[in-house]
Amino acid sequence: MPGPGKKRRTGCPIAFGLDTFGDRWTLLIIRDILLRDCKTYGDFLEAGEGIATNILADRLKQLEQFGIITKSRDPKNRRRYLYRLTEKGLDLTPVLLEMVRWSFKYDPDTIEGRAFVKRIERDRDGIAGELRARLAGN
Amino acid sequence: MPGPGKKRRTGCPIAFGLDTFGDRWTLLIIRDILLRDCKTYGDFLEAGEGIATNILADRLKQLEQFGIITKSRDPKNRRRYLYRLTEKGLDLTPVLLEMVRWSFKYDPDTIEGRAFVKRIERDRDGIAGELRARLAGN
DNA sequence: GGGTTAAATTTGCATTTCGCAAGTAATATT
DNA sequence: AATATTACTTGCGAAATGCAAATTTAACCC
Repeated sequence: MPGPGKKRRTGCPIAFGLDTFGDRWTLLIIRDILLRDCKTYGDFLEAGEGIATNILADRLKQLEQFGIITKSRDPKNRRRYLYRLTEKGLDLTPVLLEMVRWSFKYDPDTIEGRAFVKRIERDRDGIAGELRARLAGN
Repeated sequence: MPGPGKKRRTGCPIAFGLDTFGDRWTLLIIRDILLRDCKTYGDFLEAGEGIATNILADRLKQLEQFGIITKSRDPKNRRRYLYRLTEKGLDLTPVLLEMVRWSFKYDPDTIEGRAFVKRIERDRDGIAGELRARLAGN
């Protein structure tokens, strides 16, 4: 029951966003799905930067409740679940991309290609479309 | 000792962003400066959605250390300080604007004009420029 | 220049959340 | 039936948060 559950309800769109994903882990999970093809609980545990299992479970539940991801059994291996982004989750792509752009500019250690960053500036919608298309096939 | 001080250092730009402003309050402070003309400690206490004084003090210190805001005495009233965004802080504008756009779409209670949201989509750079210009005169 | 007020923190403490290690449940594999 | 995978849950100490009250620092007033 922790994390982004505190309702602020001021009507401010920034506050609403923070109520939804304003903690240290939620956006990383979304990043993992969007940019790293993570789909399962185990994927998140490995791909993330060391999220605790209880926190992960909690955030996945929360994201599902918020309608940002869906959870379904993997038909190919029924002991695992597949987590996928909904439309609402995919629509967070621009937020993520702007964060990439900012960090590229200010973090000397950021591991991100200049080419990709330049493309964000030129072709936001194209990138978003490609990501969407790539994830649609799951 | 709290807040966004946990270094993750994976080189991931999203993680870097979250290390900087990935908590429940930091972006609200930036919002207050950028969109609500807040400049002083007292302004933040009132304009925010009820941030505790110790948390506010801590976040301001942190933001200053990160080079996102500056702190200087108010020449007109030397017992107060003025907090202003640096270039690095102003460059977070696109992140904030995308959050506004997303919340406008998904939060029925969001108090934000459709016109402004439409303009974000058409004229990101224009808005960013205006905000920059408005704050420059301080 | 001493006393009062304003503004910005700091401190103390109860509550909540986090993070780690270990344990459990459900399905699949052999 | 026994073992292994995968996805969690639980318990507990440590850290962050939130609240109220106290403290600092620098005007302002006489």
